[in-house]
Amino acid sequence: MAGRRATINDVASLAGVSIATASKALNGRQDVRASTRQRVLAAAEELSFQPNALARGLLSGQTRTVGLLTSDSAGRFGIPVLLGAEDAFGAGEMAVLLCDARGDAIREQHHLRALLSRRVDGLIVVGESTNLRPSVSRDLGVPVVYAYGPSDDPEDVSFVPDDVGGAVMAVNHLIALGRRRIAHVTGPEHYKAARDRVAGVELALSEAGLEQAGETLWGAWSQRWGRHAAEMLLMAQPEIDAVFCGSDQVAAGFVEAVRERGRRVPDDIAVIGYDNWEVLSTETRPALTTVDMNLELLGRTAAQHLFAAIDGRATPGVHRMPCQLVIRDSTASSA
Amino acid sequence: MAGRRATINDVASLAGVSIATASKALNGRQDVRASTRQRVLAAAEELSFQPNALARGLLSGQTRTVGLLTSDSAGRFGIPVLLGAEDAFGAGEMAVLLCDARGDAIREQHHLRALLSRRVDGLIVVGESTNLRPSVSRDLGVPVVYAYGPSDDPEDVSFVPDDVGGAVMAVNHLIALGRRRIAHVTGPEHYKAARDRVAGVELALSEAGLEQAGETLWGAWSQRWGRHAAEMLLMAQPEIDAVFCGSDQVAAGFVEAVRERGRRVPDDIAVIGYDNWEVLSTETRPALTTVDMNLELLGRTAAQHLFAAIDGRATPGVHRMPCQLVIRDSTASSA
DNA sequence: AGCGGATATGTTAGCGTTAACATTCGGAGT
DNA sequence: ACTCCGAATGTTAACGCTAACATATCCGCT
Repeated sequence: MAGRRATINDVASLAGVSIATASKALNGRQDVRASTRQRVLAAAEELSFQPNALARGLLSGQTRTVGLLTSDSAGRFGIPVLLGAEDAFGAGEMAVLLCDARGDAIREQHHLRALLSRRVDGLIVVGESTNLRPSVSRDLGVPVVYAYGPSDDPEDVSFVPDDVGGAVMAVNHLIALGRRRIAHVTGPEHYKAARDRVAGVELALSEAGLEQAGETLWGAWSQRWGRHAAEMLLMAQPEIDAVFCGSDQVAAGFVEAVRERGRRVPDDIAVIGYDNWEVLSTETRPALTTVDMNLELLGRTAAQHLFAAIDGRATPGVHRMPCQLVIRDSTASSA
Repeated sequence: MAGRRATINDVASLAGVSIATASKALNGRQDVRASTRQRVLAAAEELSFQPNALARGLLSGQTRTVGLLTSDSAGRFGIPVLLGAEDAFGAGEMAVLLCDARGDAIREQHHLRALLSRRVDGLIVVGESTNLRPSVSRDLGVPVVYAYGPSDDPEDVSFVPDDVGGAVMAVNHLIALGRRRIAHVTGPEHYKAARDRVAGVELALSEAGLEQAGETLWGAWSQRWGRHAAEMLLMAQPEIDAVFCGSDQVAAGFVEAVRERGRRVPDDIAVIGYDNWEVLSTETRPALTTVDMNLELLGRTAAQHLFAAIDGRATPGVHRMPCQLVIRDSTASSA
């Protein structure tokens, strides 16, 4: 391994100039003769000099580093948001300090302290669900942006998927295909995501002057529940011609059970999922039409707004990011 | 937001002592009168003082920060390793700088430079496959540990799953269940993971004095390929009584096709997957027996060895981490 | 020749912290 | 009373870098 790292002092003395001149040359400032700059650059290259970001940060008060605090990065949704954010930051000169609190408030506090101590320029808090989460922004001293899981303080900046709009798109698509007896199967009621999607279903149906086929079926975010719901629904209301499921897992179970009952998807029953979790949505048969929340874009957008907030141009409030309908075979036109 | 952050200077003057005394009091050193320490601690609390990690790092030359360089964190395998590492670090006082090179060598170089400039104490490089990857350790000046994807330099420290051993366990389990006509369906041949698992199959079978049922079927890591392989295999060799699949995706497709052909899993054909990707392995019917590579543990172990390497106790070479067989219904005893 | 001004280079303070060393202050020992 | 010692506290120099300011050099102009 290498010995001591080269400092600007080493570069300066190798180039035969003062450290101030070396600094100017390295930072591309004007008042340096071209030949001198050449010499300094050559010396830096020779010593493979890397400016010490700590010293620079200490002086400037800016670390060009942001914290990414996630409650549950093991979860399905944190990851893409995280990637989008990392992408937006990494493209520039920012670095990302990753902290996973594992859903533990104590650990979160601990991480927050560590991040603050490292003088991050800003913070992105990634939620594990779209439910409101406690704000951490109070007296923090650095700008914070919330992604996926919004802060309970309306003065904070939050970015969340527009689940109501996503559900509206899904149901409108079914209506446009001529389906009229549309059922809805979703996850647990304590998820805001589930409630929002139900609201979207109601909105779209009432605008079209339709009645929902039966009550919303609340359950779990699992394939098992999807299969179970399908069996119940085919029994109780054999006349349905479309189902909007609150997640791809539910939808995958649903189509499987429908197939086994000898009904055809999409001919007899069109099915739409939610999340566009590709391992499920593209591998079921038929492949699932589904709503994509564009989580990477959401993460990227949150990161960009964090930049803005660091520059003092914050945009308070909850921002709803549009979803996108990905059409596949499970709603192929039955024409 | 808060104004300027409090420094140790503010704490010292509020407590009416010199900064040296304040520093000693805050760092729990001996030569401070108890009453003085109390006063300093109270002042620090009052100002919610957080020591500036930059200043500390500049002085000590240690940042208590490590870089986590991943080639493809979107991938299936990087994430758990990353989490395990984050876990091991986060438990202590270390922070993790996350960089995703997106498989781009230029970007990787860029990130490497940024990490070095931030004076990380060490580096974990997480691969996207178990194939050898180019070493980055040369002349880096900080210890590096490779996780999942090993370095091509045998002097480096690498941690990889023992895929040969994993496959041996899987096949031995099938043999123990009394199966004798065992086939193997796996992914693309350019994956070392696939080749290692094939080697494990051959090893276990020859030790038991058995012949493999037909040639290994190379394909893709997809459900589609699993279904296709099942159809081919049931046609060409209807006498097989067990299949070991190179991934859960392949296995999920396989069991689905077997069921559709009216053969029963596990009664007619026992099936084992690989990866223990829970959304697949627990949701297929029957749930899959599969090999778990313990990736979180692998990540955590890599992190712990990075600590050791930072302390100068490196452990060069490729370390193979044992896998674990997770037994579920797809190999339930046919007794 | 002497001066002003532009250009290039050097000197130094300071960012916040810690460690090494210096100083002060009581009290015990002679 | 004086020294000596240890405990408690204070002063200062780094760490590596940049920005503000100071100095040097050279040129053309009056």
